[in-house]
Amino acid sequence: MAAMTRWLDPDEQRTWRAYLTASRVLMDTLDRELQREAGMPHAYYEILVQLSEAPGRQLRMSQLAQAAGSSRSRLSHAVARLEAAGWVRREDCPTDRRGQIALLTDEGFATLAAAAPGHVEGVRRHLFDALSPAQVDQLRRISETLADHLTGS
Amino acid sequence: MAAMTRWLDPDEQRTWRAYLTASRVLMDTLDRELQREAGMPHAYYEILVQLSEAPGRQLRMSQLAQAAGSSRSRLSHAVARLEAAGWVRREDCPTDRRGQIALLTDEGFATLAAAAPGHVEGVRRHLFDALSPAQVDQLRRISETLADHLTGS
DNA sequence: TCCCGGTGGTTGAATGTTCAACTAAACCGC
DNA sequence: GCGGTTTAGTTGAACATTCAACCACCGGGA
Repeated sequence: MAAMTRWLDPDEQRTWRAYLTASRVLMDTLDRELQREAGMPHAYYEILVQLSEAPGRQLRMSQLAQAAGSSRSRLSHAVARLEAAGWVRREDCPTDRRGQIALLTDEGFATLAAAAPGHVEGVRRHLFDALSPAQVDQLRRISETLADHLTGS
Repeated sequence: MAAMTRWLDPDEQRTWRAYLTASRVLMDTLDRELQREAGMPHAYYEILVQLSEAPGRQLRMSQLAQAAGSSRSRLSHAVARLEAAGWVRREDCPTDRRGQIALLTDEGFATLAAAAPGHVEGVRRHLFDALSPAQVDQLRRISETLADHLTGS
């Protein structure tokens, strides 16, 4: 049996459209800035950030995929590129012969350190500067609720 | 001279991370659902939606790109695919010989009509069901503020 | 020990997206 | 109506992502 579709009311429509537009433009803008200033897309930047914050600047591929919000396949391809750029190195995992460890090279760290100020400035200018402190708080709660809801189900 | 970087404080960090995660997971989820159920990515769905709401179910390529939040190049490629699928047709613009008009075919409209209930249900389940009415309102204001800020600058 | 389901990771092909270069036509000033 | 500039749209190549298939290894049980 086909249940009735719960359509969006005008307010929800408007919210959904506004959200779509805003998030798309925001990410496009940051992505373009990062590509121009650091020569890498935002997804690659995320990978370097996660590695830089991990103990020993290294992570198992699976954990890195998890942390960076990447599929395993996507990460494999991405790390291959990052390795070719000299920013990441792969090593065999000593405790699990299936495993691979990705580790951030000094060069990768330097590249990240050079890119970070510009990127943070972009996030501030395009996101935080536009919102009141109360809205920032609301956005945090909404995002955390949403993330829980999505990963929980 | 190099200005001091205005780094993110811990609250902002947390907000930014939560936002990144939530929006990525949300869009990934909806994209996968749409791909599975309708055989097209969300960006293509958006194009069909915009055409379906335009008078005469048709739009100039540039306006369509604007409405769907696509670059002109991206739209060209996308419409080529949609045309091959039989969902969109191209026609010459009578008033501007450079122009092309994209128009939604009956088949495209039928495909959209078939995909819409499932997609809307997904948006509701993954987004609106998780938020209180107050949060939905907050999200709308935040998104509209943000969109204004980004397109205004 | 042998098998077998599950996990870790890679690969290639198909698909999307971006970027820069390009054609053609409209617009504008003279 | 000529010449330069802008606008509309397409194209191909490089790059990124997805999907399904795959191999290798782990762990647990008969």
